Amino acid sequence: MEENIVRIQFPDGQVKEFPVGTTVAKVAEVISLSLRKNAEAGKVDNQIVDLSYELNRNASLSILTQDSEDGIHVLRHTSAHVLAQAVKRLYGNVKLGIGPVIEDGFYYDMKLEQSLNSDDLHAIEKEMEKVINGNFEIQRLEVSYDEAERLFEENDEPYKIEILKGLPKGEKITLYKQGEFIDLCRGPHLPSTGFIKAFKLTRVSGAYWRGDSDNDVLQRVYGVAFKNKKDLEQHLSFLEEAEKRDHRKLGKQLELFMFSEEAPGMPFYLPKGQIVRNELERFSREVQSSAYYDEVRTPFMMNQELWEKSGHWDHYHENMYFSEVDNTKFALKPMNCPGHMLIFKNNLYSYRDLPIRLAEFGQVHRHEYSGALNGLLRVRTFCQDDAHIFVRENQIESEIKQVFNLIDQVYRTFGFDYSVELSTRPEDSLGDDALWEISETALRNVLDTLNVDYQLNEGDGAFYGPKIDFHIKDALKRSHQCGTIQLDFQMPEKFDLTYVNEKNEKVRPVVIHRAIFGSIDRFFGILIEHFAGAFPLWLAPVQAQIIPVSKVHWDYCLSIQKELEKLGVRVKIDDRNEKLGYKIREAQMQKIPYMAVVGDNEVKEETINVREYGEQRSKSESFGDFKNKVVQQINERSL
RNA sequence: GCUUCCAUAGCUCAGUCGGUAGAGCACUUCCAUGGUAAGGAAGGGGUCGCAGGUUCAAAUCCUGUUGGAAGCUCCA
Repeated sequence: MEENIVRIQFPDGQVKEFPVGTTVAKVAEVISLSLRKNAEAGKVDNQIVDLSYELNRNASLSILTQDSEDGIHVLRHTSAHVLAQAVKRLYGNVKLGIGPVIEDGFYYDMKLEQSLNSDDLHAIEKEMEKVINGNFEIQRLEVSYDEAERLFEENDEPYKIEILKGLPKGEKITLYKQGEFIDLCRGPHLPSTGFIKAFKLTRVSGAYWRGDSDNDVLQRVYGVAFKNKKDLEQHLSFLEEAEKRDHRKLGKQLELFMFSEEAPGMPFYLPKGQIVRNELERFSREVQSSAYYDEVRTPFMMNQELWEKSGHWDHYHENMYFSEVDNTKFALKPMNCPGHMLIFKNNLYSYRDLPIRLAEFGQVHRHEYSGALNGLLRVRTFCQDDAHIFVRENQIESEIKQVFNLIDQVYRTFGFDYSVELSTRPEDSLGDDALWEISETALRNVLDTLNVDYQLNEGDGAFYGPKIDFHIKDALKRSHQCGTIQLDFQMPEKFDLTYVNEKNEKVRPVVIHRAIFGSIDRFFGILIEHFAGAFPLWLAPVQAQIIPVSKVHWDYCLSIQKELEKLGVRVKIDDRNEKLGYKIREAQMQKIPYMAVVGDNEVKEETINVREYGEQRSKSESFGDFKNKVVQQINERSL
């Protein structure tokens, strides 16, 4: 009797008994009819299964609806199948690759004879609608390896056969069938295609079979799918917002930077963009100098021998730029470390001198693949706010803590939330076990004493030492890796760095690499998107635009401009012969923080009429008050 | 680097079936002297990314190339 019963535990802790072989769907039905209607799949002992799954042993079970992440996962997976089915219907000779779920959606890789473009996507969407409206039941089939092989040979699906060959022999192969479409798939899937309510194909691109550039190129169609239209709309408007904020577009509109064919991947900063960069550097200098960093500057180009010594030649030369002058080979620096090592070696240091903190706004060149370039976010030359800190072993922890606080201070100034990841010793690491132990412990201790939540990436550290990475979250909740703190035992070794300890012995220091912005260029790009081009006052290229109502007010405008400029405020007067509304519009489109309108009333009363960026209304205030407010906001770097 | 798509005035874009180019904004000049998101008029500006090819004729079709976008790959 016992053997005919399975005990099923539900998420709320309740246990119920069912006959052996009861399907998940049946269980859902027993719980409630509405649950049965909305059920998409089940989760048995943490494994997602179809509704048709038969319960044969005691287990925990939750019924997945579209309201759970897992349920949406299933929905997206089925969407991928529907996509493939639609493509097969529309185009002859389609060979299926794989169709997995990705963030927000899915894709399917397929080999087609013709190449798809965005117009084709609409046609495919239409066909997908037909499949969905057909509400085909999705059947799970279990077949033997041979049967599956025969089937895919009949269907002429070479990629599927290749996948099949990689599967463990002897195990049952699962296929999923909806209408005329059948696919090799682990599943699980929705009960029927009609469950898909909201999807959209987003783009098409090429992708190699199994991600290997030696293999065939397949066409990958991307789509997004959500539980309902509302979520889909929300996602699409998020994309729209992201597009509006695209730093490449805003960079052009606001005249911040440009690119030119003459130097692919290398940004040119226009006057307004350079102001922002300078402000970023100024801020960084202030913060660093109060943390006892010494700023240095090293050559852009150093001879090849140096890079051979540092190990960059071995590990990084494919990304480096070279040049030959006077029969000597030179390389443009891709990193600043070797230069800083040479500076350290220029002196004999006592243990009392450490830590030595060398900071540089170091312009580096790295040859990135042309396809990897992306505005300021991925470039071939950029400026790192780099620093190398030379410490004694027993200083590692306190120094890391100091760097951590520095980074926290900087990110908070921009209003960034951030998350932290700790990466530990990888397999192919170099260096002394004891040193690894000490430094990993140090990093952990810092994170623990500062009470920081962090993600641990076991084995993901650099081969020369463990590291802490900082990921900032921008206004659209997108995450960007920026800051990093890395310990390095290799560089001091390679450059034979030493300091003299209490016993007058030569001892090797440990090097801490650290960057806060990471790449100033990239950070700038992130800031543009984060603020949607409307920089906080201290960063704004033009902080206040003075707008005279007419020519007769120019003198007064000039006098207040002078006064503000004396205080370091960046002020422009729009003295063009245009109407007020026109000038207000221009200033708003340039996202200038303050617009100060000056007319008869203002001249008479020594006031200005101030309108802030993004506001519909303006208010009159005394020029003196405005001046003080602006200066204070700039000095405080308020947001 | 690979795949696909794209490249027309400073910017955003239109240009049908192959018949050597258009709009809006911006710019210049003139009129208007104005109170919070575009006042009016006139004018200048393009070897259609570059190099070949097909054709009586190429922005348009073909090949190559440069740059860009998306994705892949890479990121000691």
